[in-house]
Parts: sequence; C-alpha cells; structure tokens
Amino acid sequence: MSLKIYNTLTNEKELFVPIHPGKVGIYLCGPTVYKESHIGHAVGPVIFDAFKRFLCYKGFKVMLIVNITDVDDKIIDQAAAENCNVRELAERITRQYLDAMAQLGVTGIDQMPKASEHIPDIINLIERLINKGSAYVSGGDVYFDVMRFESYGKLSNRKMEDQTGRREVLGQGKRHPNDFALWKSAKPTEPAEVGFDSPWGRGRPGWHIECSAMSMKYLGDTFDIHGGGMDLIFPHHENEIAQSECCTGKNFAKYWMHNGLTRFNTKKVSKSDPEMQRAMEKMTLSHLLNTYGGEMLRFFILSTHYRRPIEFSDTEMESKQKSLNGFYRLFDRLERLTSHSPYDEKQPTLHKPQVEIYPEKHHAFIQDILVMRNEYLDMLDDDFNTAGAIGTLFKYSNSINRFLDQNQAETIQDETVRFLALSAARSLVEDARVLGLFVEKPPKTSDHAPDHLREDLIGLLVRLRADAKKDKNFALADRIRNELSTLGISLVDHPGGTQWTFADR
RNA sequence: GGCGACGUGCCCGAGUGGACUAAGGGAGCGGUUUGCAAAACCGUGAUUCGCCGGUUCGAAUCCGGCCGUCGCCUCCA
Repeated sequence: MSLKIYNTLTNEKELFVPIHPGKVGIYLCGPTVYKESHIGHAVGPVIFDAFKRFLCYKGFKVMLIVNITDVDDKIIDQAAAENCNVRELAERITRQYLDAMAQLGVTGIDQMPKASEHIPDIINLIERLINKGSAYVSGGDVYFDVMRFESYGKLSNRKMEDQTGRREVLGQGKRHPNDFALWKSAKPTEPAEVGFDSPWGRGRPGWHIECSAMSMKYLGDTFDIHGGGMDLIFPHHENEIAQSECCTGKNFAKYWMHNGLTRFNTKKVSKSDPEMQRAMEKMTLSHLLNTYGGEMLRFFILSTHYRRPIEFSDTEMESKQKSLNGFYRLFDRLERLTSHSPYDEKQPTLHKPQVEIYPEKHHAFIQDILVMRNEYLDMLDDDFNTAGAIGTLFKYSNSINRFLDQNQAETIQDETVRFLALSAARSLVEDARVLGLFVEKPPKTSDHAPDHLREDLIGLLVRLRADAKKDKNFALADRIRNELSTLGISLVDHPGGTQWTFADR
C-alpha cells in the first residue's frame, strides 16, 4: 500500500508523490522563543520526527527543517518584563527547547535555522517582492500587497470580502487591511540588539517572512511538505504562500499538514491565554519530562491521530503510563526467559521465510505476528495514523504474552518457544522504532527515588533483624548484620534497640 | 458576522459507504494462575456511533437541518 496524507490545501487525502523521486523536503514551523515551551510545542516536532522516521523506513531520503523564530515583538516585550537582554532570553528559551527535543527523542531535524541568522536572505526576498510590485514601502515599513496575489485565501478558504467585516482598522500606511508587514521599522523605545540594517532603514522582519526565506533557502522554491499547528493556517501559512508564490511565480509547498491543537479542560493550550497561564506550570515541557519522561510523552502524543485535538490531563497521562508499562513488562519477561533483550538489534525479528523452520503448532502464532506487521504499516500509510498503529502494537503484546502463557514458558524449558517469542517481540520493537518508540532500553533505576529512601531501606532491614532475634533466629540476624557491614553500614545493638551508622562516619 | 474542526461505551481513543455482530488502552466486574500479592491470560460491557430527516440494496461513515463544544479571523505549535 502506498502513503496517503491529508492536504489542507485541497481538503483531501491525497496519494503522497514527492516532487523529486525518492527525496522529501519538509519544513515545520517551530516556536517563537519568548516563554518556556509547553506540551503543545512538542506535538509538531514529535509527529514530524516520527513521520520522517517512517518515510526513511519506506526508503525516502528526507530533509526536515524546523525553524526558530527569535526575532519578534513578544520576545522584546518579555525581555522588557524580565528586565533582561533580548538575545539572552531567546537563547535561554532555545536551549530549553532543544533539551526537551533531545529528551523526546526528536533526532531527525536536519537544520534549525534562526530568523536572526537569516536577515540577508529575508531582505533579499523582500527586495524581490518590491521589485515585482507585490510589496510597497510605507515610511520605514514594508508591506505585502495582498491585492497582488489572486489566490490569497486558498489555504484557509477565506474570501477577501469576508475579512473586512471584523477589523476595519487600516494599519498605519497600509493600503488594504489584510496587507501584512514584511519589515517593521525600529521604534525608539526598542533595545538596540533587535534592530538590523536594511535598505529601508533600521528595523526587523515581520512575522511571516522568515519562514518563506528559510524554507526556500534550505528546500528550494517548491518543496514537498509544510507543517505546523492548525492555528497557523491563517494568517501565518496563508501569508507564507502569498509572499513565496508571488516572489518565485512557482508553487510553494505541495502538501500542507496541520496537527490538531492540544487542549486542557477542552480549551486550547496557549502561552498567551491568561486563564491557561495558571495551569501552565503542569504543562511545561520541563515539568512533564521530569514527571513522565520523554518516551512517555512521545507515546502520549502519538496515541492520538495527528489531526485531532489532544486532550491533555494528568489522569490520561497516568492511564497511558500504565499501558506503556505493559510493553516494558513484556520486554522484561522475555529478557528473564532468554537472557536477551528485545532491544538488542543482534537478535532476529520474525520474517516470512522463517516460518518453516518452526514446528507446525507455532505457525498460527507466527502468522498472527506477520499479519500485525502489515496492519501496523497499513495504518501509517493511511494519513500517518499513529493512533491506530499503536493499537496494533498492543495486539502484538497481547499475542506474545498469550503465546508464552499457553506454552507455559516460565515452567517448561522450551528454547524454541522462548526464542520465537523473543523474535516476535523484536519485530514489535522494530516496528515501534519506525515511530521512534522503544529505541533505547529505559533505565531500570528510578530517577525519582526520594533522598530518604536509603535510610528507609536500612531501617526496614533493622526491623526485620529485630524480628529474627525475637524468634531466636540468630543465624539470620547475624547474616543481616554481616552483609550490611560489607556494604559499609555498621549495626550496633543497645539494650533499647539497634543503632546503625555508615562505617565511614 | 465570516471560515473551519469536532461530538463513538464510565474515561481515553481507532474506524469516514458492506469482513462494524464498532480496534485498542485505562478503570470496573467474573474467572484461570498464584502460599499471598503483583503481573500475565481468559471472559464481560455501546443492538449503537450528539439529535432529526434524506440518499442508498446497505451509513458511525455521504447530503441537509438542528443542538453542543472548540479553534481561527490580533499573537499562537
């Protein structure tokens, strides 16, 4: 089966045919770095990282670009509020964002261009637009002239007439209310570090132009897929299309993929919504990664189809955590049985030609697994249905556990059964890795163990030893004292009880 | 006001014309197993997919209307 994806431009599921056979260029709109990133900012990168892995699995050579918008009004405002340097703020937030991406296993981004480092490209693009008559200078500002782009509104299905109903406000020096800034002149109150020299005086780029400049720089005038959150369709992506296509005279992106927005209490998670601000603490990436870990968050995001809204809540996170643990337990079970880990790439997966080498009574199980592999990949081919694909991963897990139970794998030493199950689990892991799941074995020790755990455990042993002494089981009592001693903990009995100390104290 | 999305069992969530007698997960209940517990496994749950009409041999799935929730039109992943 071949890949179909839903294209916002046509409002249809389309067969995916890359512009250049075998190669795919993807541009995803990244964050504006002015406040700590929240769960919503992880959705796009996780989905597109997983999508890239899937495309690579299918044999495409993929270039994935995610931008960082580090020149923007909001960064200036926030820096002023925090009384810090604009560049420093942007860099700090960017570092946090990159750290979160690493924890989420987002490894597929080839370039993360920053707006501030592409000012010449942006200026060049604006100049071309002015020369073509699609943009005009007004004071120190430059505006895009939407009347010059016939198909303005083709992405968001908006008609020009509809627009004027709500906001009649004709911006300072704008010819049409929908005209948007390509270049904004510097204001006297703004800090010096946010200004750049341009043919129109000192200033900085408008919001949409950096994405046009950077996407075309890295992927060419026309590229395969442009992605982002659904809230960007208008005006951001609409404006990107307008300015890019006016400039080059060519189609901009062939497919537009928009992910659903994350909600909390049915409302969109947003940095700028004051009501959301109060709940934001538990939705920042740093908090979520600390409490749940990267794989769990990734699993959570991919458990919903990308075009749907994700309903975030702690109870749902906990529910998902439990289901994810089921996979870990299965992997542990196989490791106990075979002394090999399903994470180990040297262990074989299940393949069709292998069927005959196993006894006939196991053929049904093998068939089962092979069917699931196909089902899994079919799901991903159908508009990248990761939710459905993860559903089949659960079926895999159930099937393997059942096979082990039925063959009493723990009590009957049947290496065929055990290693067949291991191979099946290896297939599961390999399939999951197409989405970037189960790439690495999670650490066994809990990072969240409280500091007092060590003391509590010693206390427990001391109490058990007291019970042993009461039962006159002095052999056990002495053993506990001796073994603790070799661990550097001395136990000293007093009439009132037992006192323990670390030997080095 | 304009544009758009969504409404599936207790919760989450796939399915978008026939294999749906609606996947899967979490919770619940009953069972197998177990010294006990946990885990695992088995069984159980929507005669029904917001409501009302229509198209069709056939609809959760297409069309129309209504209700509800949310998003965009100002900054947003």
